Amino acid sequence: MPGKQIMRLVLVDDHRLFRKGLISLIEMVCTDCDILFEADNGVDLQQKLIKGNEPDIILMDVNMPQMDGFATVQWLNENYPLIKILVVSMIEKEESIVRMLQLGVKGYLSKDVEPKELGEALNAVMNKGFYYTDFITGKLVHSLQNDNDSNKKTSAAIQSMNNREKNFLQLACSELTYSEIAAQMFLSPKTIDGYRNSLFEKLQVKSRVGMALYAVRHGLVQL
Amino acid sequence: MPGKQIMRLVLVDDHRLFRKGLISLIEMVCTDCDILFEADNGVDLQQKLIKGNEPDIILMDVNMPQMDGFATVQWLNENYPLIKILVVSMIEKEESIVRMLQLGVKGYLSKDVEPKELGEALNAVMNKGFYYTDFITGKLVHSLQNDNDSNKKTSAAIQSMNNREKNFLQLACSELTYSEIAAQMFLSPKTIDGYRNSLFEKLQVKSRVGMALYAVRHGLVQL
DNA sequence: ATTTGGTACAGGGTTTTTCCTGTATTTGAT
DNA sequence: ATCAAATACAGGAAAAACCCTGTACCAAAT
Repeated sequence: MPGKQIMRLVLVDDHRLFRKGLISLIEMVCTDCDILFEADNGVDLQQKLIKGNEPDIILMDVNMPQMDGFATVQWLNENYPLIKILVVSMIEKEESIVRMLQLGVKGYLSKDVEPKELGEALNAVMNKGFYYTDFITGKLVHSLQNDNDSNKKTSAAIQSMNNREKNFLQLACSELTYSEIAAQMFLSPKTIDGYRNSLFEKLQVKSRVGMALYAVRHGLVQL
Repeated sequence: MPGKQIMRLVLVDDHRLFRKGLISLIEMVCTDCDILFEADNGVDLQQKLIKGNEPDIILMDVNMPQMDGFATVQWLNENYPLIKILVVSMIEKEESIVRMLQLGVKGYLSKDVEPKELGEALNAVMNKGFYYTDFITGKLVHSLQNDNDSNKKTSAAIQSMNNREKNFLQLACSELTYSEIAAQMFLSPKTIDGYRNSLFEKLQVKSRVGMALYAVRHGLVQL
């Protein structure tokens, strides 16, 4: 009757030790939770999910091999829109948080919260449908006021690069001089000058170091 | 009287949830373990360690704010050389593993091992004094055959940097000019010239871009 | 007392980067 | 056919980065 119904959970995280630890914590903190299964990543989850036996909540990591948290949440939205997703990640980058919230996750916990808060979050998601801490709403508000563009600019910038510019960017993340890069690309140094100027403009940087760091930060070059 | 003596443990990891989970796993897998306390990072550990009441084993993460695993292990070697250290990290880079082994840690576990292995590792470290998996020895052997110098050079280079140089390196990973960096460090631009030259030599790079990339690759600056 | 090593700094020169303006060619759209 | 854009390129110059040599100071070692 009034009693809480049983909460059916699934965990998706590539670190076994963390997953097992989390399970053990959940069992301590949440008496009426049933853990259906665990998955290593999104692909693993896809295979283990069974129609008709869905969990209420999925606890999801962000960084995972094969299929990461973003891709997995998107897939869940399309295929299992009723499952509530609670992100548990050590990534606290505003960009990740905002992106996840845009995808409609019901909560976002940092891996360094108290176990108690985990229980509260689970209950809140189950009963209220969401659990957003001040930290998260803070990030969200900040992102709305402040950047509004920063995020958009980033993806716009990356998309606006053409292939030659991307190629140049890779080569610029090295100890080659622009003349040497020009030689490698069979172009005049003056053309390289043009690429640099256009990238400085697009990426909003002021120096080659800034450009290289931008590329690294946004995964445009492999380290 | 033959019975195992009680194993006294300390955990150092900045993720509370992971730490708590780990504790709960340890309690399941290891019946005669006593967890003395937990610490968020090296600095926290320094404050909580008490002479005369040292743990047998410290479970240590690598990536931590304020004072990371490497610095903490070094400090422990100097101040508590008898404490055995078991690294539990999700970093599987050969460089990190080798560096930690050079520092004399007694074992290195990936965060995605089975909880059972954690128990075995604890017992091995306690009784045999070490626990090295095939994965770890594999990495070690590979590093010995393969690079032989590259790794040594890297750690030698990183250790040979003094604080001012490290500080300068951080600032060089930005769009500041050397003059601006000099101003921020209250030094003459000519002194900065000297730092640059000495770092170019130590890190074996030829340009500021190369230096910045080196710093990023080796985690000397946070992105 | 002298040498050695580390640190801060200067003069002065070369190379590379950065920036501005301007031209020729091509291509797709109107 | 013409206009606009994107692309490859140049001249020229200022700023920054790079490099070498040399001095001055201090502290620790001999």
